[in-house]
Amino acid sequence: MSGDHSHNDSQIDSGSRHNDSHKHKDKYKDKEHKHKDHKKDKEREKSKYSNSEHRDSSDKKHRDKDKERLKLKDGSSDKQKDKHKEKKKEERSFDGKPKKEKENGFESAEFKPKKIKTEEREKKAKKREQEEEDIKPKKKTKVKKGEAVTDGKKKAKKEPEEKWKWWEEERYTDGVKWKFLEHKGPVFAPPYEPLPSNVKFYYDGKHMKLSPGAEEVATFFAKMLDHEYTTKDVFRKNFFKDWRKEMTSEEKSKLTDLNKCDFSEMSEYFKAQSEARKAMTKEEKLKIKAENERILQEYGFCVMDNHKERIANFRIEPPGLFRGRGDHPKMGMLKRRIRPEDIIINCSKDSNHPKPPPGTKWKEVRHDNKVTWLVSWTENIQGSIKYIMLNPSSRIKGEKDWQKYEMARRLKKCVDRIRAQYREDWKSKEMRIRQRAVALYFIDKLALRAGNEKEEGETADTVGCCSLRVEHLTLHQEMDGQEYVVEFDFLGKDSIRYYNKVPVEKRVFKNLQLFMEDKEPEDDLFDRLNTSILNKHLQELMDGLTAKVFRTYNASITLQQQLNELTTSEDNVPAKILSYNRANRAVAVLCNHQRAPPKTFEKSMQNLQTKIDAKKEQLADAKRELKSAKADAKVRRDEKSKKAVESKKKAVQRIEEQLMKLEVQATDREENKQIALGTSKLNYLDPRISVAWCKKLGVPIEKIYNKTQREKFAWAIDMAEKDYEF
DNA sequence: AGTAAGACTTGGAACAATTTTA
DNA sequence: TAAAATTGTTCCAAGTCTTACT
Repeated sequence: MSGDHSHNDSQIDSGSRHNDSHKHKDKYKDKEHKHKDHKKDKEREKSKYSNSEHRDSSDKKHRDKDKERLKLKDGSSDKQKDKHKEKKKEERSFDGKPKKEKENGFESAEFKPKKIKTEEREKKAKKREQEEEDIKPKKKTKVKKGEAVTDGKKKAKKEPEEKWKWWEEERYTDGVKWKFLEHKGPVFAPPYEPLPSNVKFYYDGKHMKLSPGAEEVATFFAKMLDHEYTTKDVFRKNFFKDWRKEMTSEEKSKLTDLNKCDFSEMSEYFKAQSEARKAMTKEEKLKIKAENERILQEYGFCVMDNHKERIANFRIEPPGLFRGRGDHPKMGMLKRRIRPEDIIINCSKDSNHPKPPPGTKWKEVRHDNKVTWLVSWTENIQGSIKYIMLNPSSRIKGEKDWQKYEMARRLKKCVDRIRAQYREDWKSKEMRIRQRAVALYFIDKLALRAGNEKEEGETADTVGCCSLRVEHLTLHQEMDGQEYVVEFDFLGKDSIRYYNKVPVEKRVFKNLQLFMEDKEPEDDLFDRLNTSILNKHLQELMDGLTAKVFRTYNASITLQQQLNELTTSEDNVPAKILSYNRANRAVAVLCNHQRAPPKTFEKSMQNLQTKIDAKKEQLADAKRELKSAKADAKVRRDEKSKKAVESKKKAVQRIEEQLMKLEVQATDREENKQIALGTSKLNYLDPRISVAWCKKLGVPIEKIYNKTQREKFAWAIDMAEKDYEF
């Protein structure tokens, strides 16, 4: 501590530090789980009411509603105004009325949708809706082959030819998420089909016929037999406990030891089934595909306000055994079957309400337009709520996503100030402020997650920044020629290991020593801090700021910097893409997005190398040929041999290019072995950076984003120009 | 202030579809 | 043209953060 001049560390008010450091342990509570009832596997018929019919009536209605929506932006009747002050400011800058964006000067041009006349817009929408009823899109010919097959039915609604540009429209400014919502409810998991009688279960070597309820749960286990986790103690214990609950009393008294259960015939049966599925004829496969398409058309879309939108997960999760990730205390527990009676439907009052399957009832139908979900139910493992929501391509998700990046860009404008502030706070005489400042430094520098407290025993033991424990870091005064190195080693989200050795500022180092003084390994590092305190502080530094904004900001700014550094316009397209992937990778490394190396990794690298070698040889051949052609041309001096030289030259060039491409591919793949790019691409990188980069360097957007991604980022693709700057 | 519920984003793996290779 | 490799999609768990409550 000698080097810390400004304050004497011992003066720090550390209060009852030691006492609360076990707070995360103190509140163990066993959550009551709702009782389960999986025995009622009822046959269900899908209710089939005419699509076009209910649309007609509703269309008019929600067109009117949309007008209301537009009016809302003036928002004078907002009763929640005071409470949501901050939000309102944010959203106002959003909706093209930037005038009162006084305070931080954070208003951003990109956030303002271009204004278009409302009547005009309505007309357009109307036209589109009509078209969509009866004609196929003509221009969009690039359509997927798969769908053409299913065109038989007249009902199938076609995509509007012109995609709706929601980003050019006004947004809701209060908590309202929609004015009109209509959908058909969820698709339930298919009912349990009992095993054929020749597939037997044995207990202690003896055949035993199980009751349907017990049999179903047994099949869940049988299907997982190849997985390592069925050998884990916790898994087996949890499974057996829950399985017994499904048994008849007779079964319960007989089946007392899981080790004596023989599921192998079941397991074989399911393997055979999946083989059979693979071996199906083309026709059979097509039939299944068509049926899936039909279900998608019927249940996969909803009407929200004026528009038909894709639903993300319209199927209810089927029953099965909970696996969880990492060392989860609940692994193996039975995830119960969800029935209509468990389901809460959310839709607008004046819509056609979804009908429960015949003979059943919904738990509840509500009309809450302050939320975005269509369907919810309570899951029995953690007692948490699951939702059916819209696809990322939908307006409601897209707006939120856009907003997220705008928030990150606002942080960009004041991050220097905030950094200066927390560095200053490292010297504070208050312990809680120092802790807050060091934690924030980690969140900023290392892109750590906030780290909410978790209930012990309910989940795997993982941590984020605020929940770090003393045992998760080791301090090295000096290491590998660097001073003040902190070695992190902990399990983060999804039990992914975070391991990193980071040189830090001396003052941070000293602070960490102080925080760790007199603590046990399992004590909290930041005993005077939690996410709610931290976020409250961030809120004061910038309107709307929370811990996760730093991840978004640092990810996006890193991508932009890396792209600037790595790419030249002279490069060819494959080289540019390699650079893009490298920039993307830098972000993934920052965010610690790891994956298990693909099982086929080694082999696929080998294959590539073989290809490269072959290509090299081919190149050598081509060069030889070129040489001899040249010699030949020198002697003969006629047109024909000159031409031959030219074509050989071309060949060499072509092969060189191919070789280059292969080598680039190999590099890319090798570097990507343990890195997962998907998450950062989808959730952290402002898509407008990528779009602008593509436009600037003449890289087709398809090389960077696949179809789904282009749908999700349609707003960015449409609005970002080549000079966009994050 | 602390806690629980609720809503929504983020995450890697499993699975399915498509493309490439032998 | 099957099967291997690769890419795209779905699945559903696990986070973050806000809100309601006491």
